Amino acid sequence: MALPSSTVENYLKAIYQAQAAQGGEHRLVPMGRLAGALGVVPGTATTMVKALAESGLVDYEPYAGVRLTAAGEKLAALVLRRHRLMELFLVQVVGMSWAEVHDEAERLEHAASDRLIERIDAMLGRPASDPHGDPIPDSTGSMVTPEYQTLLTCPLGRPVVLTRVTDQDAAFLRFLESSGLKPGQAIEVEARNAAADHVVVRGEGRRRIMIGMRAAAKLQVAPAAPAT
Amino acid sequence: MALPSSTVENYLKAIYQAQAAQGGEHRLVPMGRLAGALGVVPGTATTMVKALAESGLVDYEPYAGVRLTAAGEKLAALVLRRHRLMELFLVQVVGMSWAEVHDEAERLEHAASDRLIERIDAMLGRPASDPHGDPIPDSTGSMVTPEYQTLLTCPLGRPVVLTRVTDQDAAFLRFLESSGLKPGQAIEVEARNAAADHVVVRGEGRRRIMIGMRAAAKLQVAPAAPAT
DNA sequence: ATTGAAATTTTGATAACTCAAAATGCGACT
DNA sequence: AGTCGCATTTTGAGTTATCAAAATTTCAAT
Repeated sequence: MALPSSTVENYLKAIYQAQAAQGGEHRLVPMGRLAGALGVVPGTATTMVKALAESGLVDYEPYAGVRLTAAGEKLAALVLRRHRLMELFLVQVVGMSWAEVHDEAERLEHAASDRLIERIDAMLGRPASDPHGDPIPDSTGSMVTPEYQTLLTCPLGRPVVLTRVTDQDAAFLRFLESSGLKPGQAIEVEARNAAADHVVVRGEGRRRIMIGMRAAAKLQVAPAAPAT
Repeated sequence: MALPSSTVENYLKAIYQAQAAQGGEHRLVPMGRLAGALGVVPGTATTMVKALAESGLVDYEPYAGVRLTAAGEKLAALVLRRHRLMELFLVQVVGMSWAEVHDEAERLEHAASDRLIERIDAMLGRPASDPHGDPIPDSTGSMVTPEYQTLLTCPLGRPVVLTRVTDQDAAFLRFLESSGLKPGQAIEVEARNAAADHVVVRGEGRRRIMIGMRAAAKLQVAPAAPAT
């Protein structure tokens, strides 16, 4: 239990993210969803989750689902920290592309020592978020998760800044990159058309970009910071 | 067999290094030695080696030992490549100390993709050797291993350059670092005293350092390059 | 040759993780 | 309330890698 295996780390991370995706911090994650996220059959997830419950990392309610305990949540946050710092490091220092770092970090997060992670954190200036805009937990596992609006909910015709992209799919990220839609970019939602299922965005250099509503929901924005 | 597990990689690497340590490229590595290097009991090594032989990565002669096949040797060299590039990267880019990178690289070498390794290689300018002076195989797995003299065999009173340290022990490396004995350092062997079991070295700034003969054998040197 | 010590191999178990498929429980809908 | 369908759990088995300890082989020394 001192050193959780990378399998355990992956289960905790998946539960954490499923809980976050469900909104409710205390809502149970159903086994099917967890198994799907991890790419295993449901029976496997059941078995592992029972073992995690034994270790006190999760609460398990048969036929209902799982939820992280405080201990499990801390561990999960530290895995997320390693993952996100690693991603940012790969982009900023190694010069890898935004789209390809996810899988790489997925493996490195289990191999990097606390010492290395600390070095990276210091080197990057204790960053608050990774290249996707996901917040980076500190070394105690605590993290502030700002609430943003999405391209679907933000005001029209008002300058905003793209802050977070909640999808790690490489093809999607490559599309965003080629459209100049990366976190930090100043943009503006020009129009929404529910019937056509699209959103029209003014991007870099007032370039017009059309995005489906499902994709638009994955782009989070904050009101543009007032000019200095 | 497409993707060797990290256990397989470690066995291949250990066999490679044991073969190298024995000098003879075609000499068999006894099971006991291999098991010792990997920190497993001999029976475990026997079992694994038989599996490796099945995969065509090693030649196994019962009661005699193992030896890498051409395929195994290539794979081992690529593991070594990942390890050594990672070490150099951690020292030069991340700023970790010479003494602490070995264990870190030991884990990262199994997680880093070819893509990442290639990026690192390019970033470092296709280096020929790692921080310990160990040669780095190229991406095809081939490597030139220069033959050096050691502090025990090089001429006395002649300026030489420390080129390679054939020991990864952190405490030893920390001692060398504190003595200014890192690869690249210009030094000179002042005297050897077999009775006292020591070698006297002139180091940085003509500072005098005494080293036991066992340790001295691990420090390799080349004749000092003539001044430009 | 024989024997004895040391290395090696074999045997039987175990732990962690997984799947396939059978069994079971749960809730929704008539 | 009954039952149907789906999610979940259980069961049985397989894989990979490991150990402890018994059995075997080898080789050198008598």
